[in-house]
Amino acid sequence: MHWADVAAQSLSHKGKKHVVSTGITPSGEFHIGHLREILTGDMISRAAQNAGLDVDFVFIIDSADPLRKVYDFLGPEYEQFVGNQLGAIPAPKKDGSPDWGRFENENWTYANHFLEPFLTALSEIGVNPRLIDNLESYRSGCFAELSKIACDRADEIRECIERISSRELPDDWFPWSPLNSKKGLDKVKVTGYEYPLVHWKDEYGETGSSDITKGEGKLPWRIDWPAKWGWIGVTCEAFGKDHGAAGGSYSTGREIAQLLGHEPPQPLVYEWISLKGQGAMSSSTGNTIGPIEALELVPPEILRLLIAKSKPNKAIEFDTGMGLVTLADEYERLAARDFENELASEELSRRQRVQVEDAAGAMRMTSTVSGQEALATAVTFRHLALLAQTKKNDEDVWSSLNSSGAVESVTPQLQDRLNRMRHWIGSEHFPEEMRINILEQPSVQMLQRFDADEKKILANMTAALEACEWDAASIGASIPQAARDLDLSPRSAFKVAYASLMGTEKGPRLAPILAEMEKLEIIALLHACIRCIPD
RNA sequence: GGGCCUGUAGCUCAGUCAGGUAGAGCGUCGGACUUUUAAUCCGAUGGUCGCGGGUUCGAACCCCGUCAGGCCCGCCA
Repeated sequence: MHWADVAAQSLSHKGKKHVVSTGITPSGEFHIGHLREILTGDMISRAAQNAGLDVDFVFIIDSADPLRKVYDFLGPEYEQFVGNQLGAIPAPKKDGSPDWGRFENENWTYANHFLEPFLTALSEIGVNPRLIDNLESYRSGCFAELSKIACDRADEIRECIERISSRELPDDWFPWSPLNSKKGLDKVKVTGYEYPLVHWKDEYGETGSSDITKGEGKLPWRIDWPAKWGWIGVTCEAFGKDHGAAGGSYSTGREIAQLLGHEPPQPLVYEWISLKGQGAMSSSTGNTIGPIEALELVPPEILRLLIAKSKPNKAIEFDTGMGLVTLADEYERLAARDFENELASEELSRRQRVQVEDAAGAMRMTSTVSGQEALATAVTFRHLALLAQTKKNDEDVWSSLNSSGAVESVTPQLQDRLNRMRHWIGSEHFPEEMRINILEQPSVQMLQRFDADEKKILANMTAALEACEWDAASIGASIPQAARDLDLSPRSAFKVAYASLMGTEKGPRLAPILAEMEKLEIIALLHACIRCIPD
């Protein structure tokens, strides 16, 4: 069974109505690591729906969290906002300075700024959660009741956190962080509590009172989280391994939830996504690939497959080079399979059956529209990469696919894929290995290996190409003919051609590539090859 | 110091919860096809299940220990 179906099955034992929750702090640019959070939730929801459950899938935007520090992409003006809530400060402009204009006129906040492109990407990926703005929720009183319980039972909560996380809380710790005189959450001492007011004194010597029912502050993270479960009614949540460790925030959260009067949700801990060869993704080091950037390279189904095919507890290495080709081609292969038919076979061993089921389950999760079949385009990424590089305009790509019988008509899906492919080829991520490279100088190393027959073929081929019309068909005919004239296999002619023109053992279809090149340059290269072959 | 996760074929991983003949995909190799060769089809190859003990008729799976990598116990998806 696919991991999402396993989670759904376990939920089904607990009831029919469920709220699957996800949450992210919009502190900087979103990256594909965040995509795992939201897609894991999305896939559990989808599986639960398939299992006949009534599911509400929510995405909590942690806009009540404070700005931790002035990140590299922020200007020095942000110093004044450190400790202030992300949903209550202006967004950075391109140069890193605060955009006061939009903040004052449209209430365009820091949180909005980073959230918006992510939401655009999500809708393209087919994820449509109900959005809950955390700061808004505090302000409108959603947390009021649970905040009261937390403050009333401050000692029990303190005991719980100290015991489970084995860390000592300061004497003046209180389960409510009030906003100070500058609307910041840092370095505020709680001096008293009389519901609904929490009295405080800040680092500037100012004093005041924070109404816990009106969002004049927030619950600290370890309480904020279980409180959310409570008022939203969360029954299932996937979260990163950082929260999942023993003594981590889920450990304390599940007990605090009970203190607050409700059951904790069913947890699912997932591993992180790293960028191949560069370690974990991190907004602050700039070591990121955004969901938008990823979508420029591959279609949403393939991004979904990346998450769907790995069990949550497996770390994923995202590779924007060859790994992407492999992933995309894997998608095509899977999409072309007939799982039902395979499963109908009696000969499958138990293990084989499980593997087929998992693959089928993963594919169910890849469609951007729940319930829709995954579509195979019948064109592999490899092949498309080749065509995109050799054919300058799209029409030529389609006619090539048409004549080879691979594709009957151009679907929007195919056009879309070609657009992304062209983008990828133009980007730094496109693997050199896939790039078509016609040599400028002969590869002496390759040519030295030629035997007598191959030398003859080279001479023959050079003459044939020199004489032929410079179009794909004629070139394609001339190359194997150069070997046939000598009673040698066409295969050897291509071997000679690849060695001479590309310096490789084998390669992509040569004729269309050569047709796109200047005839004179190719002929010159071949002559140069002949000259540098030792006798 | 305490805890969590991971370790299975060259690579990516299933299989561990409910012990019963080591499984996929990719790669590699071979063959077929030949106006193609990063294509397609067919076939083959491949593992002391990190290591050492224990329990058992039987262990990749359960128990104990150990090694290696990653992570958590401030903040982070």
